[in-house]
Amino acid sequence: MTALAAPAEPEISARQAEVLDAVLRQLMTDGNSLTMSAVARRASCSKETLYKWFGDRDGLLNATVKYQAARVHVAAVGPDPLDRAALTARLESFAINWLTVISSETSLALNRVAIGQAGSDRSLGAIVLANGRFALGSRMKPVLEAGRKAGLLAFADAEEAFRTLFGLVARDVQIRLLLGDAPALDPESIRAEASRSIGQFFALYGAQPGGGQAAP
Amino acid sequence: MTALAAPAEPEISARQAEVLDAVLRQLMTDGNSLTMSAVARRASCSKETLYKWFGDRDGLLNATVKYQAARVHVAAVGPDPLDRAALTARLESFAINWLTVISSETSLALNRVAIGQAGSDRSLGAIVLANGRFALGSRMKPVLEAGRKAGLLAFADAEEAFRTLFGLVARDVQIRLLLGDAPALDPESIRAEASRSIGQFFALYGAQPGGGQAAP
DNA sequence: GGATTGCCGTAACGAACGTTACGGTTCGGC
DNA sequence: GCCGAACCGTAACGTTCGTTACGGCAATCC
Repeated sequence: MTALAAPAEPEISARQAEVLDAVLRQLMTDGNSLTMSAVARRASCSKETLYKWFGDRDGLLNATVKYQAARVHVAAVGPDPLDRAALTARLESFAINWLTVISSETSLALNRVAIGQAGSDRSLGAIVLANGRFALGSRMKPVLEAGRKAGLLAFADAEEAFRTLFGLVARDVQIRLLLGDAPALDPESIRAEASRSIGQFFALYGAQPGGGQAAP
Repeated sequence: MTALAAPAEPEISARQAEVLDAVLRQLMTDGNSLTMSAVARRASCSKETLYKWFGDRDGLLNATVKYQAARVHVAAVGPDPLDRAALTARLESFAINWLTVISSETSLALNRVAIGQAGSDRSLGAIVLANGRFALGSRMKPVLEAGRKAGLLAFADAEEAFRTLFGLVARDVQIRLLLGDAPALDPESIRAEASRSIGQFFALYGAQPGGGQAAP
């Protein structure tokens, strides 16, 4: 289930992108009741066009998820040599970005739709995972391994280290937001959360002072 | 939104409990398409009875969520004096229990329903949170504070410490499961995960060797 | 200039489903 | 035995919504 995405990009036109933006707005405002009529009304297009372009309702949802996922890509690897400060900055930047994404109404709406369908049809969930959690992992693991190579981190398995980093950053925020709870997440608290989580990550996986593996 | 639950228990009869079990089975097998007809068929009862007992579809869902939540209660506080081994055992027991719950099909189905409705109607989400995440926190915080009083843990805010513990235990497991991914979670790996997370928690908040706060 | 294409707005069809109503059956009380 | 209450199985009603079809309008091509 560690599937990749985007074997064949379907060539979204500008007008089609407008329609998908309308779908996102509709998801954010009206939640789950995403009807084709509401989308057509909000996008000022005809339902016939929706079906011609996207096939059916599932096709529209899939296109929307892929469309949104294609816009999240951020922060390429960067080949600069790593010192402790640069690694910290990169990890904190990752944490800030991730917290910002998972607390955005767009991401919440899409995750809610994908989770709501995961009982029967898990294709949306696979897309969301591939472009969220797994894309993040494959982008962060080289950073972690570069930190290890530079003698700043110590771990046996980069995947395991990333999963712990993931837990330290997200904690209970994502599940609470998904369930409708609203923890305060203004940019300042996001920065504070990122700083705390990266500090804790270094306490667990840092190699400098006494560092080493964590679990006894 | 840290609401309590159960001000007035609605007195579930045995037959009604059978019906709610049928709802849970229906949710687990057929996912989101939970129709009143399917519930009535599976529970061998009439739709008229469903409406007489639970009002409407939302009432049935609410009753089901509360019914399931009322069965999860585990592991009372226990007034035994804490040493390091007892605290570790209690924390690992918590972690095992929590991982087992969030990876059960029942919990997944209920969380999916509550999340799917959280866009428009977040009453289900509030119930799930109150009986899941928040019940856990209020049950664990005394343990953490007892550990601090015994000189085994060091933290400023028990809520913050618990949230970090939560993140260390759950990591990416819950969101992956909710989205339909299937990480291996047999009882042995759950035990291993629990042991690892509690070890990391002690590395961050343990007070014995050099311990103290984690973040710089 | 006329034909073709693409798209908008709206109406219409059909299936799924929540909700209600009704006849038949069982069971406890008198 | 008889009555009423509770409940089962099923039919029926009304709404919502996905999907399709149709008429009109603007732009493009010949």
